[in-house]
Order: sequence, then C-alpha cells, then structure tokens
Amino acid sequence: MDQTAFAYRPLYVQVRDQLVRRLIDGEWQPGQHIPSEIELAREIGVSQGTIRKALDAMTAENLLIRRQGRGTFVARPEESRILFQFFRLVPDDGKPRFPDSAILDRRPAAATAAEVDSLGLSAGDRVWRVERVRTLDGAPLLVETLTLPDARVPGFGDLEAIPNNVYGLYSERWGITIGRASERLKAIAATETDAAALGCAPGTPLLAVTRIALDLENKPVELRVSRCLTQAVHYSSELG
Amino acid sequence: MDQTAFAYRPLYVQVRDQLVRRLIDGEWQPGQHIPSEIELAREIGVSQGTIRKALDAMTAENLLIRRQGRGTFVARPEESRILFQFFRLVPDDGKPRFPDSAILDRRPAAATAAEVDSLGLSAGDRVWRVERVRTLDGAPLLVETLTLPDARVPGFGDLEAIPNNVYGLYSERWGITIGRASERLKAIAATETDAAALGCAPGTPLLAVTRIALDLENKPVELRVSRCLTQAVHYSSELG
DNA sequence: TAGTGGTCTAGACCACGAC
DNA sequence: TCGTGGTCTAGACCACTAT
Repeated sequence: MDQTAFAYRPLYVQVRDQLVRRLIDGEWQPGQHIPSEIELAREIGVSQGTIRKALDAMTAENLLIRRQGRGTFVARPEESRILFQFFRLVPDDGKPRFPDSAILDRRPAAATAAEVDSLGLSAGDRVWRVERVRTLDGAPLLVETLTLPDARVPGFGDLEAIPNNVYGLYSERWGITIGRASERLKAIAATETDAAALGCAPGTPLLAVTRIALDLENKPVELRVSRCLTQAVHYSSELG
Repeated sequence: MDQTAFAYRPLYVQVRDQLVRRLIDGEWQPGQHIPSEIELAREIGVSQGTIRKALDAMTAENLLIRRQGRGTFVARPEESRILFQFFRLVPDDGKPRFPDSAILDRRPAAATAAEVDSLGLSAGDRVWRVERVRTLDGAPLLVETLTLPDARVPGFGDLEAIPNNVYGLYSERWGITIGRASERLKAIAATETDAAALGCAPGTPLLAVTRIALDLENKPVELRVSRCLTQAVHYSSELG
C-alpha cells in the first residue's frame, strides 16, 4: 500500500477509508460479522496492529461494534442506538425514551432555497416533505418537518407507512447509513399551526432544532426542523 | 505496576489515572512541558507504547496537547480553547466569537435546593452568585447567573474584577481545571428582569442553558443558567 | 478447546521542530 | 543534527465467547 503519496496519509487511515468504502458499497450489511483482524491483515497486506487502529477508529465513529471473544460487527441503526446517538430530548426526571409518531402530511414539492442550500441540491430539484407530530406518554412533544431529496429515496411516495425510526428505513430501503448529524438550536414562538398540533397557546416558547443528517460520505440526506415543547423535557448536551 | 488487581484495569488506564492525579496535585502546571514518552516509560516502569496509550487518552480528554517534534504540554484554559470546547453559541452567519461581559451583581447567599442538588452541597452551604450580561458586537446576547460554592473559591468576594473567561480565573486563582460540562437546554419566555437586561420584550422566547461544570475529579464547580436571545445566533451541536 | 478481540512489549523508521 | 511525537510491525499473553 502506498505510504509515500503526495498527500501523506497514515496507513491505518488508508485502511479505514478502504473499509468504509466497502461498507458504503454494501459488501458488509448492518449486523453482519466482518472478517477477523488476522484475516483482514492477511488480505490487505498490513500488520494486525494497523488493522486494529483502523477498526478502532471506525468503532469510535459508531460504524462498527466490537465484542471481545465474538468478533466485529457492522453497527445497525436500531432504535436503542439511535436513541443514544441522535436523540437528545430527555424527560427532566427520567431516562431517554423514544417518542411515538403520527404522520400529519406527506407530499412532493420543489425544494426551497433553504433546502437547496442545506441539502446540496440545485434550484428546482424535487423533494419529499413529511410533517409529523411526536408524543411522549400520549402528550404532544414536538412537531417536525422532514425534507428528503427525491433522488436519494426513489419510491418514497409509494411507501404505505413511514416508521417511527426513519433512519432504519433509510438503511433497509435504500442502503443509506446516517453517520453523523449537525444541529442548530434556537428558541422561537409557536405559530398558530404549531400550536394547534401541539395543543398549546400560540406564542408559547418552543425549542427549534434544525438538523442536517449526513451519510457515510458526508453527503446530506435529510433536513429536519423540529419544534419542541420543553416544559417536561430538555435537550441534553455533553461538553468536553 | 499491579496488573492483576481484583477490579481489573488495563495498565494504560492505571497510568492515565496516575498522570491525571499528578495534574490535579499541581505537579505540572498549565502550559508546562511534561516529560517525554521515553522518560515517563523509564520512570513508571512500563513500555513506551503503554505511556503513549495513556497520553493519547488524556489528549482525547483535552487535558494535554501533543506537538510532533516539540513535546507534550498541559492544556491551558485559554479563550480560544474554551471557545471551541465549551461555547456553543455561534452567529448564524459567521465564526464563533467570544462575547464581552458586564457584571450586574455579585453576592453571597445560602444555596437553594436546586443549587444544593446540582453542586453536591449540603443544605445551608454558602455560595456566591454572579449575574452578568454578555454582548456580541455591542448587542445583548444573554444574561446568566453563575453559582459557585464558597468553599471551592476562597477569597472570591475580594476579587476586584471578574474576567470574561472565568474558567481561566478558576485555573489561575484556585488551580481548578474544568474538564467537562453537561448542559440542559429549554425554551422559556423572558421574564421582566431578563427582558430589561436584554432589551427585549417580556415573553420573548429565550434559550435557557443550564450548565454544570465539573473539575478533573468530576466534582461540580459551577452552576450556570444562561438565558439567550437567539435571533441572530444559534446553539450548535454535532451528533455522531 | 479454539478463536476472537484487548493489552503489552520492543524495536524500527518517519515527520516535524528547534538548534 | 538531535530529540520529539507519529506510525508500523511482530509477537506474546490475557480475557471473553462459543462449542
């Protein structure tokens, strides 16, 4: 393996990139057992220690799960993992729980300027927009708008139902793995529409969370704007 | 070094703990050059590889800074680092900048129940409370209340001024290093008092950020409640 | 018992910074 | 040129899991 390329990249980084590529290309499916360190070392032609550094890096990125004595597995977008990795709204007095969802609307549209910008589209590109309300213990928690580029999710309009865990859907239906996301939070006042959906008064302060979800190639997949009631719930963030 | 203790801890973790202890005890000051890997390996009696794993772990915790060719240094609570590590409010259209501060009030008090709970105090313990308003380019950005246990910051009342970067103050004055913090975010309506300080209308939606800052031993040092105007600014959070 | 990942070691060479 | 941290290798042993 070329270790003296013009733009120098450590060998273990090159190995990591090659393995990520094989994940993207679907050679290994979510949940699947991948070859052991020794097999990969033989196959790729580097030492076991270098393979280990690459696998450790991918484990840190939540792409793999390693279990001593069992092997290395491709991470799956299960609810429990999503809950831990991507869902930061926590009841003030308890453990994180996954809210239920009810779809309010699903329709195709032309991307707005903001969507073009966030999702890396071109003017006039088609998108799907989904509006849903999510509840915790029956009480409305948030309303959110999901925007998906039509080109990324062919056949989206034919789906009979949209599951609660849409990241699992993206993975199963289109082989798209959400690797990371960036969120922007603001405090806003509830509009008439939001207030009706949430059962609160117009003007109620809401936590607006704008999320861009990226796949393993860091290409944007989904834009999500959530408006959340935070009376009994907070957004949790760990620094450092 | 005992590697077969009852509660098994990897050698490199034991080394890390020992080195963190030496940081806490002040053997190495912020900014100082610590011994090289080879020296530490000789001194502690483990291999250079084990020292490296311990130092890498501490680097990942932002306790150390390593520079190829120069050496390993104790991280300093400089503005630029704090800005990156602990300050998540970013102008919508630009790079993070450190806001200016103006102290509104500073007074001793008995800890409230919430403060007792957050800071691990006992009922009746004394605290210092600081109220300040912070501005970005002259425009009010947020008002915040800092609460410090009196026992942790002897002589706090004698300070002539309270600097903008209080984490730097904690480090210089009392040898306290803030290692991490956890934040809880909610959307609230501006009170009359907050509105007056921020120059907005009462009832304006504000982002309320409640932060507990912890030292290297994971003991709480400061409770901070910030109420932020988010018209031109957002709270940035990276997931994954 | 066999196979996996986790830890630890020892030594080589490379890239970077200071002199 | 020297000393630093960064990478890479090879091999040993340990802890965990499945059979």
